[in-house]
Amino acid sequence: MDEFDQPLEPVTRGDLLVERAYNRLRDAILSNQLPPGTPLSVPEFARRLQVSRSPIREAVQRLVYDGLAVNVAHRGAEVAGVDFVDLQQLYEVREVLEGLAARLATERIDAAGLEKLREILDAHEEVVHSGDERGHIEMDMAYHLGIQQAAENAYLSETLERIHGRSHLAYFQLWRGLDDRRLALEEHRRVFASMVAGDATGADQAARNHIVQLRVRLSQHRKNGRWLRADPEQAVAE
Amino acid sequence: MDEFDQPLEPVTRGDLLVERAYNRLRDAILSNQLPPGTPLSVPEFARRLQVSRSPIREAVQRLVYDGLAVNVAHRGAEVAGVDFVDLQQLYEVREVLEGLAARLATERIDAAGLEKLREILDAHEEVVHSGDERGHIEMDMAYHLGIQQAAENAYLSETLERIHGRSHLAYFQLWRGLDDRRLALEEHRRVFASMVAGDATGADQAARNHIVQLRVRLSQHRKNGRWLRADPEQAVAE
DNA sequence: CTTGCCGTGATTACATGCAATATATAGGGT
DNA sequence: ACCCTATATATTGCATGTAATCACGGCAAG
Repeated sequence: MDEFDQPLEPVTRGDLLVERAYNRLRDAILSNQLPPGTPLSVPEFARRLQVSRSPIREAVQRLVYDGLAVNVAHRGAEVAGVDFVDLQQLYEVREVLEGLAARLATERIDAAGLEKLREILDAHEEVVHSGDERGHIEMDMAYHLGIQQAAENAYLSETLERIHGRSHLAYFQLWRGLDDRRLALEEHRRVFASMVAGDATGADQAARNHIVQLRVRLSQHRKNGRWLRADPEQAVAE
Repeated sequence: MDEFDQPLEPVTRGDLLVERAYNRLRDAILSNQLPPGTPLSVPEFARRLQVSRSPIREAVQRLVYDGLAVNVAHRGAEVAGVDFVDLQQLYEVREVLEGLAARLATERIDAAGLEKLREILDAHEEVVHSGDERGHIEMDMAYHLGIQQAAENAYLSETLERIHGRSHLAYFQLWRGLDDRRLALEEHRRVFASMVAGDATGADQAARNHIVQLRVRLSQHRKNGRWLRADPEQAVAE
């Protein structure tokens, strides 16, 4: 089952081993193949990925820097988790940054960029209809990425990237059982409408509102019970 | 009450070689002892700091991650520089984040926190009067740190920390010869006044305005000529 | 049943070896 | 004088060795 028992990309063509290890681990964490709490033992992954400990160690440290893993004292690193408070704080920051991104994007995007966003939204519509959750996540990311690129601000992109990673971590933990795909898509469309109209302030507010709504839904979802009920079955999914 | 609910000595073991190397290099970069462009050769610093290459390598990678250094192809890392465009982008992000910090701080700060900020501002007044530039920088940082702490948002602090580091890099390159200490202090006081009045929106706007003014002054300073004139004396300091 | 002790095993942090590779330097040919 | 080539040098990226440290589980004692 674990693709971690296969060597790291047999073909040596690709770049650094660190990069490959990092990407592999990151993908595994964000897709919940390595759920929060999973120990990230450097020697173990070195064995399983058939490389030495050096690149693995570096990759794990990068994950820690990204906030996707945490160092626990003398027991190695483990995949980070997010609780309700974490996510609220994350969204406070994300709110203003997404707003900024939408505003800058509105000011700087060109026709081709708008067209790309439109296509993404249409594709998103498709997958929401068909109920394809994997596709939904991808289109959601593609949309945010499109806005980031249009905003043309390297630091903003970098910062949002980090925050999105952390936010994504919460997906499998905190949003389980909630389907807000349609709502999310509608909110994206509202931002897009403002962008098309060249209304930067409107786009800013719409984007911020999107995050605010996420926060509201999160709170409701939490109240509704489907929530971290201790941790009866943790390692069940597998 | 119970300080027994917190772990004893959380994580911060400062006696790690990586930490020490990282702090040393970071301080040297931010104080311009290692100006932009200086090569960060791992073997060389290992020799000079009398440790092996491992902790140095890791420290340098962290600097790269912080944006204080850049990897240049097959020639090692070097201290990063900031140009006008970089700084403008940095300020775009910083504007909304400082605004957010001020807003959250206004909502969450207590009497003791306000008192601490007032003391910082008074001390800042002192050093601005006496023309102590080093003290000015310190008080400026202390003020921003005080607001961050009051805002009680770990991600916001983390993100602002990174951005402040990068911004600070520009200090010796781009602000040379400009004295805006008094203006900066006045703008800080305006934010503080809104905080005391409990006016979160006002604090938000005042903080954003502070960054906007920085940007304006930067543009004027640039027009006024005192600006990156090539790089006549570079490796003088040592 | 609880408490304390102790060995086992695993992990980290750091040191060092080594091949591949790119840059700079010196030298020879035109 | 100029260009092209061969050599020297320094760097990285990865592999591996090693001591110190600490968590965990079992087991004995209260």
